[in-house]
Amino acid sequence: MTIIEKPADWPRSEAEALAVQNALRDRVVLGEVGPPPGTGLVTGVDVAYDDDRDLVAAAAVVLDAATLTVVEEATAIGRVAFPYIPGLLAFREIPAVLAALGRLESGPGLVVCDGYGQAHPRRFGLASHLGVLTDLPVIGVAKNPFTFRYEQPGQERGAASSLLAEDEEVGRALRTQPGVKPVFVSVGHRVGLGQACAQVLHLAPRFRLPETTRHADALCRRALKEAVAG
DNA sequence: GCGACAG
DNA sequence: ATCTTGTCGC
Repeated sequence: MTIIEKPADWPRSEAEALAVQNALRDRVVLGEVGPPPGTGLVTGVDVAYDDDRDLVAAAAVVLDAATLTVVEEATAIGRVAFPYIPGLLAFREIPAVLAALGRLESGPGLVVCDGYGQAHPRRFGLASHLGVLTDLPVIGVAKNPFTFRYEQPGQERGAASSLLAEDEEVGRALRTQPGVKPVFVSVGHRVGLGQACAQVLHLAPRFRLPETTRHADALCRRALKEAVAG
């Protein structure tokens, strides 16, 4: 376990956070294809909250991409760094996520986070922000379409449709299991959208959500409970 | 002004 | 995200 240090210059208001997003958004790299599915390491990150106690717990779980088995886990505990404001989720989650990632001995490889990257009002969601700060390949997988439009993808596993902001494809609704609600994939940093969807499909052979987020979700909840108990 | 709104 | 029991099903 490690204690989260919120950066001293972390925004303290909505206006400051918006300014940070505008300052960092053009550092996102969108021209790379990214790592192919089934090779190297893939790391899931997630965060759980206890707002009453002002506590946050983050987890990073590294999987072998070929076998989807866990090779390393790390957690971090700290104070909530920012309120939840739609469009500013990154400021709430990133200090905790960076602390957990920093505890890993493995290089994380591809990072999979909850939420969005390009599918964001200013094209700079959590996955993009985390990518810019770490320069790692990062993708975002969300359970809800946020404010974006999409056509229902086909019922078969692997079917996908565009997530649209006006005319721009900012992500994809991807069916990871037949007849089950799709997940919403978008690019964060140094990964193409097609490759991001291929990665997510590979990471979700049995359940709707990728194994990375399932493991990370379970671990950060466990870490939060232990922090409250102890 | 009011509702919608990733986690 | 979180509040929350049992219950149906593989």
